[in-house]
Amino acid sequence: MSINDDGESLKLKQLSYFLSLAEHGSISAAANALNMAQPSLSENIAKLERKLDVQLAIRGSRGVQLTQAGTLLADRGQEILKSVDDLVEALRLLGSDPRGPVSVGFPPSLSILLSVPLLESIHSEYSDIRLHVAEAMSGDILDWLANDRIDIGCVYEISDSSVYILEPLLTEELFLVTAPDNWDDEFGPDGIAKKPITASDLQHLPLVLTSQAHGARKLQERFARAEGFSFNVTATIDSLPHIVEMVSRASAYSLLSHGAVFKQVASGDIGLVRIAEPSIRRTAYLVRKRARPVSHASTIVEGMIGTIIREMVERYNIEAQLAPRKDG
Amino acid sequence: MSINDDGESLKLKQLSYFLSLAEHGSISAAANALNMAQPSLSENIAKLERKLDVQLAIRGSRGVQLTQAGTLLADRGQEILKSVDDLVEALRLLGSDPRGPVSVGFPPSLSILLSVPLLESIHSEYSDIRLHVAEAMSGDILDWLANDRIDIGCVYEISDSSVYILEPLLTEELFLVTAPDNWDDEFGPDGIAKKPITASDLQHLPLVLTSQAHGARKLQERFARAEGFSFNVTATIDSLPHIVEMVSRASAYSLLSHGAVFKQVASGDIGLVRIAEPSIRRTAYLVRKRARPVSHASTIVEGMIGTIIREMVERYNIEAQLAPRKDG
DNA sequence: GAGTCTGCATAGGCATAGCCTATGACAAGT
DNA sequence: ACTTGTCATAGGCTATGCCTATGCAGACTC
Repeated sequence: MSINDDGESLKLKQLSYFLSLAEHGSISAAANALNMAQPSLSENIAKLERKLDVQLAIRGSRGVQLTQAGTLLADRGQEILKSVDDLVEALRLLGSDPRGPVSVGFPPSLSILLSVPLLESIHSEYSDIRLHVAEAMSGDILDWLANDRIDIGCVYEISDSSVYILEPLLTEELFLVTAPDNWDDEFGPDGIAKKPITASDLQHLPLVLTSQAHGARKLQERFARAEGFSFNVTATIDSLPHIVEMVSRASAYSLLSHGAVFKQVASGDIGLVRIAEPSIRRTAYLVRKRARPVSHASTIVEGMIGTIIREMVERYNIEAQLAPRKDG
Repeated sequence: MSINDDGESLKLKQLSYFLSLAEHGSISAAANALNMAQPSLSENIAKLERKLDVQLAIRGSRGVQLTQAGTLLADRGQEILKSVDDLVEALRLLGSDPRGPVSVGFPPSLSILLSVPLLESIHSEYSDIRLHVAEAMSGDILDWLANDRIDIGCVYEISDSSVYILEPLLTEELFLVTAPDNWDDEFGPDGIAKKPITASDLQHLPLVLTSQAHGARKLQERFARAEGFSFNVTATIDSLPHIVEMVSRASAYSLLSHGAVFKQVASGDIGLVRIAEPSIRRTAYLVRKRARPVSHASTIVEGMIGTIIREMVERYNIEAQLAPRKDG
């Protein structure tokens, strides 16, 4: 480090001091306008000159006269200070009221649960946020994240955590879903059959599932393989409502989370049968791309998603373990 | 003063800290790159966020992710820091080597004494200063100053000191100048006649003077009025060389300072006769316009003018009182 | 799932930057 | 010569800014 390494760098404070000096033409007057003592300003200007290694003002007994360097500093410094002010203003605005577009991608089973309440809550509480909700399979959602088509995604499978930032949302259990008439058991007020079944009981039931493209189906197949059998898949439909309709018409059974059919369970159109020893569980993660800047509005939406999930789980007694709440 | 008036303003230091954070993606890495402790940087970033009232980065366990506000700050901040650096660079350059144009205006009697040595000295010692010397009457020099045609002027009469900044240069005495043959007295080695004359002795001598437009002539007339007579002006010429030539041809006398004719005095072509009781004195001032910024080169030239005057006065034993030297 | 690693936050201590009051020097105007 | 306005210097006090040490939480490993 050099011996004469006086001050580290130019300070905006001193710059504004100097602008005041340039405006008032005398150190005393400027100090007065700045509500500070004259010697302090005097010292600051001197320090500035030492730092820049230039004489900025010629001291006289009737005030000071700016040098060429001084006028340059005053002119350019004013621009700089203005652009700093503008920047600060812009930042405060960004931070103050959340606004602007936010796009979220849900897989179908979460979309059923969240989309409408989320849209409604955001619209009523943050009318300046323009929220767009899209529904797709986990894989597509990750693609959308990668291509910056959405800000926030929900997925079930964890992927590369060096590109994405994950936050666990909730862990769901997959139930055998059936039309109540189509099952030889009583259903409690929570819509769940009294007697759970075991994995092996699944193996001969006619099931309607999604295609292999869906993460849910992959999970289900993994489960079956681990248990040493394969499902009796009578139909493959990549549409949750259609699956639900088939189930409620007693045309087949399926494997779904409580959240995916919570309305039908609540209305008694569909019953849940717990699969025990082992159960099929999956965890939903909230995902965002690491490289993508996070808008304030987007943060609000994330928080709202958590809130909505808690509300829905509580209101409908949905079987799921919530992830620990992030405070904010 | 408000309660939550936390920090006074944004600091460039903190801005550069944040840029490093944006670049490195983690507080630890950035602190390392900045050669500072991690907690210090952590604290600084937090302070910045408090000051701006915006979250700039979302802390994770694997570094930080910038928010929208953070990226904005990083982008615009970089521009600002660059423009500050450019400004500092420009200022250092302005201060380092004096260069560029400087215009000086002298009245004839000082121009005779100073112009050539000044031009030569500046050219040899500061080759990057482009010095222009102009010669005119005091009144015109003040006009030139007012119109920014010259940076520095020399005048004899003081004028409005709220517009101009004055610095006394030297006080000269006006002598009766004559061809040595045309005067009944011995002249010493300094070119001055042994016997002084009194003011009243002037009154019948045929004089060649400048017109009333010149400050010198006004001074002379004031002197005569104060002494209760008027000059016998046989010719009016607004050209110092022509006056000198007439005097040296013994066609007339004149009233000039030693400096105006120092060469002719040194060569013995002209002699000086001191006017005593009272003497005629005038002070030359160095003048610059208060509102006009002073270039470094201009400061150098001012200093050089003082140096040259001292040199000339000493070398030629010119009769004049020097103003106190300004150190520099 | 326990242990380790990595990264951020908090706490307390020390040096110094920054501002103040008091005072001195100097030029300009009375 | 005296007063007034200006800038500079000196000494003291407070708050800032950085440091080390330590705590805490998520993420990777076996």
